[in-house]
Amino acid sequence: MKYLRSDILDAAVDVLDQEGLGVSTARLAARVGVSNGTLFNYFPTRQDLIDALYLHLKRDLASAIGDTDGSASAKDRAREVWDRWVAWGCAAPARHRVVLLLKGGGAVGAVALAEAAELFAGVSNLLDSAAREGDLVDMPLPYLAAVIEAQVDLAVSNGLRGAARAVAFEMAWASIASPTLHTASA
Amino acid sequence: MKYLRSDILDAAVDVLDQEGLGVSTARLAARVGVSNGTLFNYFPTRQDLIDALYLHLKRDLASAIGDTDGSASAKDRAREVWDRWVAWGCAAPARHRVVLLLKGGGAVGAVALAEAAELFAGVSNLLDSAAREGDLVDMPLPYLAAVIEAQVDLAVSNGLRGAARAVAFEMAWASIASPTLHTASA
Amino acid sequence: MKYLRSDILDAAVDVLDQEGLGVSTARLAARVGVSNGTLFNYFPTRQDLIDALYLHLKRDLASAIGDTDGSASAKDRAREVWDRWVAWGCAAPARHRVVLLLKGGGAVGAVALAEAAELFAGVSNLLDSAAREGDLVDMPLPYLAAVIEAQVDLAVSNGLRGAARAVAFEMAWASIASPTLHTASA
Amino acid sequence: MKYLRSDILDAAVDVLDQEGLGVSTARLAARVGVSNGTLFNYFPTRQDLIDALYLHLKRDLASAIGDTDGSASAKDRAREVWDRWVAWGCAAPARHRVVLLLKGGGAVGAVALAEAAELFAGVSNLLDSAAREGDLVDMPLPYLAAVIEAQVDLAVSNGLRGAARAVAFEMAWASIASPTLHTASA
DNA sequence: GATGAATGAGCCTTCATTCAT
DNA sequence: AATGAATGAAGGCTCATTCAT
Repeated sequence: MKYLRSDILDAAVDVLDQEGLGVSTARLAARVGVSNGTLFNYFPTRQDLIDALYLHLKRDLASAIGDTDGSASAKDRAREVWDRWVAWGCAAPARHRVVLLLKGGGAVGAVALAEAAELFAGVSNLLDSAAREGDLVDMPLPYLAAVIEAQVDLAVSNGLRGAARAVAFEMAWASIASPTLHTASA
Repeated sequence: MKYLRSDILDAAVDVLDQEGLGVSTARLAARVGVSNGTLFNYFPTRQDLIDALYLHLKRDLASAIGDTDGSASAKDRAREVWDRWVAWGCAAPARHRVVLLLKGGGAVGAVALAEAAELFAGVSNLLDSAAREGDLVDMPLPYLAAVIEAQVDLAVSNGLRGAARAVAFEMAWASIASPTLHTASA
Repeated sequence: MKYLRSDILDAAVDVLDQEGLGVSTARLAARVGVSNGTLFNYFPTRQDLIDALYLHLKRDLASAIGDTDGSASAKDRAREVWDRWVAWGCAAPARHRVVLLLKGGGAVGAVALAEAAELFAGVSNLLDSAAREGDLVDMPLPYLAAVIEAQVDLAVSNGLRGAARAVAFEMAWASIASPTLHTASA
Repeated sequence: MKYLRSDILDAAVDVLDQEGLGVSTARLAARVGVSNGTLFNYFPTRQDLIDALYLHLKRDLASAIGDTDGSASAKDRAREVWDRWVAWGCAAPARHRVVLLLKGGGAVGAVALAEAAELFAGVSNLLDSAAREGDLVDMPLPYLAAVIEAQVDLAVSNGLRGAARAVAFEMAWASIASPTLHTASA
């Protein structure tokens, strides 16, 4: 039988989600339906597998987000990203949980981490645009990005849909916008 | 030495921060300056140590936060909590990182997790008060709490001080308040 | 190697005989000529190994005893069993000593103990037959069985052969038979 | 408080009986009601404790058996020994079980074993007398002694009393006596 | 003499990784 | 390319023994 790296990675998502970061490669292989030896034909190292899994998921997310209408306002484009991102997470919560698990547990290597970050350059640019349009709080852009991302994660973790998802977006946006209110007290 | 128990916990903070969730008890003992066997005189199990460490840090934080002026407005009291919380984290960033590491990695036992949660009942009540005062977005309180906590974590992780810390609070508050804005678009 | 499992058991007999119940799995593995990890591919637990070893030896003994001529007298059949049993023990004294060591040290699990007991149902039946023929002392059959077994063990431990082995059988039989003598004094 | 070696030994009997040969010295000390350090003030080594315990019990048994009426017949004197021995075991079964446990598990050192054997020289002499009287099977005396001892152990383990205890003695005696029957078949 | 914290060697077990088939 | 037995380093934990108080 011919296994593809992505077959293994897809199966690994569920295993990690259900059994935690500590699963042994042996157990992982068993659940994937492959002999343990085979696993190492595809990923020479456990770390390689972890990194590949992380990138796999991040790439999947990035392509789900795609591009946004460059002519729309920053907020509208942000809303578009928000919806796709949250939709991606809600469609398969395990993927989302595993991404958090891998990053939170410090399991992902620095290289993979950096490579994944690049995939979201477009999203970062979006914040740059908004900043240029002048409606953002006066804080370092990476901080604002982190604030948004934290709320995306929460929206997904809570499986928000419909109106709730929209409100959550407004909450996120309110935290980085509303310059009047903020500068007043800063 | 009679204070060895807390000596171990203190050392564990640094070790876990520097070497990750995977550190061996042996390395930990070495860093404390005791033999590996001695560790187990104080914590019968690695899990016990982890749980104790988590509670140790959470208790420390809870007592650093203390009580708030019950006669002040919800926002003012929230601000007070915010400042103390962020100050606690910034004073010793390793403590904060380790708390996140322990929770994020799923390393803490359910019992310890629950026990720690109780310590922050007062903080939760604060949100209840605010809700009763009518200034909050119409979302489940736990969600709002999570949004705030996520931003506390970010403020600490970024070591925000002075004006930046204040702005970050306004950002957090803006995300859960400003009902007019939010309901308008919901 | 496919027969490694029994290779391990065979080696375990010698090691336990020479080094006692306390041998480490590491020493055992070394004697078999495999790495310590390999041991656990065959026996997930030290206890599993002990139980398997006990059953291995008991099964070996049971098959060495085989069946007896159902048409012979109880005593003749007992004699047959006796000879085969003692012969088995004398042929490889270590096996016999290890069986005693495992049982005497309380090392064998209850399940294995029960499973092994079943193998000797036929031998027990033999005493039933004798009892029905009416030549046994009036004591609980299990007690009589134990008296015989104790003497088998002694015969083996002393490596009795030839005439001595035969005399030892007569001794054993005399202890449970000779009703006249016994009832007289009971 | 002043502990006596024999206080510790007495307590150790129950502990070993209930928890097996594997009890840790710490647990033993706890159950005896002494700090673990104290244990080593009395017995420099675990082995010393085990050996002392074995000797303690054997001495106790030896003194319970005492001397026999030198003018009686060998069998009568054996009967006297038998009764006292079995009575000793039945009076406190734990002592008996522990003796068997210690010897069966190979836990007793050679020196202690030898020293204990000496205590029963009188009992051995009894067999010598019997042999001289000419009533014994023609087998090495130590073998006959072992056959008897095995049956004593069984009688005690089964808690035989009254008539049953007497029958058991006749069984034991029958196994080493009745020369006519035995020599016929030897 | 009693104590109990400290010790560190050693035990059982796990697991990422290798490699002959 | 797939397999799975073998490996051996490493981990968590136990416990007999020591020793300062």
